[in-house]
Amino acid sequence: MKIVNEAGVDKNLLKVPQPTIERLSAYLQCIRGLRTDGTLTASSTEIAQRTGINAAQFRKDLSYFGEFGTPGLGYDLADLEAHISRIMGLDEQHDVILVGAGNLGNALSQYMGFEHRGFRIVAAFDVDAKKVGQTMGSCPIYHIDELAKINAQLNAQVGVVAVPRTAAQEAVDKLVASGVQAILNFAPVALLVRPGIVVRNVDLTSQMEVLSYYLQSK
Amino acid sequence: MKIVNEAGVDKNLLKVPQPTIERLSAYLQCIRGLRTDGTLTASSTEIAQRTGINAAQFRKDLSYFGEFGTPGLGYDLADLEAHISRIMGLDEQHDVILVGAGNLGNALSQYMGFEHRGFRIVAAFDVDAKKVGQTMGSCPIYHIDELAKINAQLNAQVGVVAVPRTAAQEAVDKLVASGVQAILNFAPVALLVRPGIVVRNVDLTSQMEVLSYYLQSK
DNA sequence: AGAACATTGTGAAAAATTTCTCAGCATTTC
DNA sequence: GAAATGCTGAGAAATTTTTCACAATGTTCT
Repeated sequence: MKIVNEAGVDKNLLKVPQPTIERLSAYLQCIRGLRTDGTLTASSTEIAQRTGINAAQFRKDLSYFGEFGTPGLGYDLADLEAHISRIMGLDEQHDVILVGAGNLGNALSQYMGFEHRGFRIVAAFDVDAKKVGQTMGSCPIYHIDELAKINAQLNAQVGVVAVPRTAAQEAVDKLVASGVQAILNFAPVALLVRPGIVVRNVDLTSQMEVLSYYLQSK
Repeated sequence: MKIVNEAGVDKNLLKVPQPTIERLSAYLQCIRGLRTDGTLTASSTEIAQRTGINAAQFRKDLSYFGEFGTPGLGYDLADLEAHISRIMGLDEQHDVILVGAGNLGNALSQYMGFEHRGFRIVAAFDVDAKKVGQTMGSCPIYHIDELAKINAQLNAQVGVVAVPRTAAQEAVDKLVASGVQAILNFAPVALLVRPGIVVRNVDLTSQMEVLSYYLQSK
């Protein structure tokens, strides 16, 4: 029988705070590191120290999804990694489309080169006729106008936008039109997408500006 | 006379929420866009719509720093841009040290190439003897062991870490030792720094994992 | 087997952040 | 010049997120 709270709502459907999701990824990183060092178990306090996050926060974050620890002992790291991976959908392979085969696109394709933890770039797109037909890392570069046609075959759900600011919205529109559901955007613009499409911005300029603020306020 | 609140605290020293600082950067981006289009003034509602942020939030964010609008009219964009830039310390030039002259480092130096909005990469460092002595964009590549010596001259306060995970902590330690106060970290690790040093993480893996979660939870 | 111990999971309290609301004030209109 | 309008700034309310505190529980030691 399913566990329900007083309101009769399935506990697993309780809204999970966005910050929790982001921390989950940090925990994962920490757990992987510990396991690489040969550690088998850890307490919430140990993980908290290493991630700089409060131990109660860690336990609360996990509590949105179930019970994964053993009182008196802590958490089995192999087990916990598997669970968090599952929660985050990392047990499935994600095919990624990259738009923009410039410097940044190239660095990204290198970085995520060969199936980096469940993500694999399956195709790159650009407007530059000189790049079309070539390959970047192991994946072919197509003209952006072919995006719809090619993703009808590939069915990738994730897109990465690494084009200049002025081309970003158009790139996103084409990605969404081709069926992409989630987008990582490196261009420094606020993108407009229809509800249901997930966008995350990785804006270098913005990051530097925030650094600048804290630098100054000392 | 200075404005003080009930507690007798200088109003300008009231703690500003971190999310506010991050949004300030988004407003700036929006304002720049509007000004490029020739727009002279805008209301909080207009800026809110374009950034996807609540209008009251926008006004509240600004209120931590002063009064910049005109009732009935809105905000003078040139004026507002100048004020926010000032608040974020963008009226001063920041010299940046880049550690890691690989793919990513290269893309970054290209991106921030020629004094990108107040930031200028003044030197790059790497361990690879083949790279040392060459230049990346317009800046020289030195061996990482020379960091302390060279930054004693340059006095850069901002560092960018674009090295593999395993080398990141060491790179950070050297940056901090050389006097760097703020660090933008691209390596997927939690870095340890002494209090007072500002670190921001731009973790591609983490971003992708968060996307994956939202992709799955639909 | 029982006592001592370590650590989880969670309800409740506290803190932080966002959103609402509206008085007050420039600007424009009549 | 008075009235209407549009929009700001900020106190108050609502919401979200974090932190606290402790009962419950598995483990280890004697």
